[in-house]
Amino acid sequence: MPRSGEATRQNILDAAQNLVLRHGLAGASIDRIISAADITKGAFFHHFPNKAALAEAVIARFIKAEAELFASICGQAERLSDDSVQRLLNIIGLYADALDDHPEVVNGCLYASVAMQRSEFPDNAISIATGSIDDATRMLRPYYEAAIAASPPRKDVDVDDLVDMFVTVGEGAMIMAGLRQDPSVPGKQFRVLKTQMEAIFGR
Amino acid sequence: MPRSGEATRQNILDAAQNLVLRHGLAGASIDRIISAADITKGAFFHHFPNKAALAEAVIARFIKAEAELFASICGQAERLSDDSVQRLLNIIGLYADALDDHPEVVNGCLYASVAMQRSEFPDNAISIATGSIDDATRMLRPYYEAAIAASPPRKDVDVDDLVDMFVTVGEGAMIMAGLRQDPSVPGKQFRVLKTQMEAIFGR
DNA sequence: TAGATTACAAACTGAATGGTATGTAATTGC
DNA sequence: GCAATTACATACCATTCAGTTTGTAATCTA
Repeated sequence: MPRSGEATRQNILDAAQNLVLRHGLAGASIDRIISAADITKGAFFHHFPNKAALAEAVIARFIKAEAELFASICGQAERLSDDSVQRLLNIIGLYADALDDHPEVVNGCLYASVAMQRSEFPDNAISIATGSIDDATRMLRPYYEAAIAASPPRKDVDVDDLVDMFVTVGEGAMIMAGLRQDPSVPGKQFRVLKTQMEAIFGR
Repeated sequence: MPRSGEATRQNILDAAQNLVLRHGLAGASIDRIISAADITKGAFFHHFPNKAALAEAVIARFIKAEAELFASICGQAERLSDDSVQRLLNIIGLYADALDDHPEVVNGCLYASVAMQRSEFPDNAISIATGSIDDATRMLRPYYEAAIAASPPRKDVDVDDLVDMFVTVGEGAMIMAGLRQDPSVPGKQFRVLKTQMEAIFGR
């Protein structure tokens, strides 16, 4: 094999992701991307056949990283406690901690980019993003079910909707962080969610 | 005065808002907008000096409508109950009801558009949007303070963060609705928030 | 009814867009 | 060390972009 182009490819993906988050997909023109990545158009089209393929690659890389963070946090929470309720609360708390002082959250989240510019993204990028949200909720659901089974809340609440609230808070907090240009928002909002869940479970 | 152009103006704003929500601001080209509004480029530039002015007008009209809905719901809640906690819960519940079966929520929210494509929007559009978020939280805060004063929660929680959760859930639920293409999400998520707040206040 | 003003319509312009065609230098197995 | 492959670079093309120019029909004032 000749010299690897992997570094260039990641460089392109980094530049593209930043520009998509700041300008939207249509606003992240190929000319802007190659300028930010400091490469030529030939290099770009060597790595990606077209802009749609780039969009798909950006989304795919992002959701893979998110899924890994998520799995890592769930694993940590399982090691931290045997109590189902405490486990769930720890997942929320650990996620809050993970979001703290990550200034890039003010640029938003690619899930939200896809949702807010649906018609600009290729169909497979949309499927990847929606599939990833479904994966996340499927991963979380058992923790919620176990906690509810161990400590049934006074008011009954739909489990699916309660699970969705996790992602809802994540996405909403990113929007708030972006509007206020305040990277501390997501961590704080997840801590509010934790407090609310403690109240739900009577702790 | 010659014939009014107000209908044309609103027509342009409607088309622009739909296209911005679906494609992003950069993806909502003037050609697409005038095609959707079925007018000519001359008509467009008669009403707006440039694209930035259009963006500002779209945002301004949107936040005005949102503020009116919000004020109306707060007024309703004040008439429905004298109990501070119940009043706050009613605001959340009424907002959930207002979001039910509004299929357009799957297209997202202009606040999120601004946050997610910050660099594409003109500065004054950004100020208008962020100012409007601040207005909303300032409007909500007294209801939260009164409820907390009347029924102090066991776990103490930062009032500002708790107030923010209202907007957070709204924005996050729109993202979820958009990803799933399910207009029922925002109503459901606000009802979960209501349940969580009931738990916080021990109801 | 004359003249001014408003509300558009249509054709156009230069710059930016996504994408292509073609050329070249570096790395590899043989 | 030589052919094949990979990883780019440069110049270019057709289309779309935001915005301009010019013209005209409708409406109001006087």
